[in-house]
Amino acid sequence: MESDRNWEQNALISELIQGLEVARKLKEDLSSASSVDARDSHSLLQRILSSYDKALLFLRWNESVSMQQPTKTSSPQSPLSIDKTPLREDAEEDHQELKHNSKKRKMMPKWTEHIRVKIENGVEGPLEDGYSWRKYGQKDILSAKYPRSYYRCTFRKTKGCFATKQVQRSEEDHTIFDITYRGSHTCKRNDAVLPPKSPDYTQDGSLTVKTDNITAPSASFGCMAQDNYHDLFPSLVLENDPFFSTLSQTSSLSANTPESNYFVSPTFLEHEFDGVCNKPCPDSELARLVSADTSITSSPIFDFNFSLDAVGIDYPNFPFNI
DNA sequence: CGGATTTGACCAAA
DNA sequence: TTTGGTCAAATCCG
Repeated sequence: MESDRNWEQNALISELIQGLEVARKLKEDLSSASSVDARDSHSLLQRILSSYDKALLFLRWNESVSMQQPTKTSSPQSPLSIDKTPLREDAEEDHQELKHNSKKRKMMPKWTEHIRVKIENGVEGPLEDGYSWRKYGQKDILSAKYPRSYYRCTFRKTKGCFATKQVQRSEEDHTIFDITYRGSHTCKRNDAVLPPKSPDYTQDGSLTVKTDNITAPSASFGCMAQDNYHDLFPSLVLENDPFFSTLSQTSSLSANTPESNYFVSPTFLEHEFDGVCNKPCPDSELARLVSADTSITSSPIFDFNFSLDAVGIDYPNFPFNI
């Protein structure tokens, strides 16, 4: 599970890099002769803050792991560890991982986005995050008015990608969906081929998924369809490094999708590393860290579109050597 | 016919 | 025991 470990480090570095890149962009904007939109500047600042908050979270997570895990031979506690919840379906394929660690799922990283879906003609627009998901369950939640839908990566079986997400309509605002992502995609980005699923939302708040109707992605936590991202958002691609390309793709989404029939309002993002922050990183501390993110403006910026998954992908030319 | 969704059942954590 | 998460058979759909 060396790759899991690398994921944390890469995620940390990638967040710092993203912060750096955005800071540079902000600097360029500020130093340019042209007038700078105050909203743009604010958005860039928020992205910088977000990146560093995430980086801090990773650092704190690593601290907690090192305290809980003195020996490397004990259970791998990476936030990206493969779900070891007993799975009948995958019992054969996951022979190396299914060692009945019931707490494994709690180690999966979890973060929440609030996606606002614009309603047109009484029908809610598609909610597409650029990844390929397969619905595997729906559940009525006791305290919630609308059912919660469960999705997993389409490539779970073929590529062993264990990323999942939960989608639930907000009670306060029907146009907002709480999407909780859990785990990271281990499949290669170009494994996901668009057109991916475009969930539509039925009147009762449950979800159905169609395979047509390609639209701009709203978020990037999942199996990214890289080619389409290039097609839709070709700007800001840095060099040929896939790592930086990923960063630039995600950071350019909002600027290139003003006409999108829906928009994303990342009203907040929660980072939750279940079970690993109990002692060294209490919830209150987490809340404090996240608070910067929660102040994200109404600006439809893809602030959180940087894919944590991206760093889980092998980057043979990764410029940093930890 | 193969892949995706639906949905009741099952399981485990709280 | 309750409840959320997942399984898997049935069903749908292109």
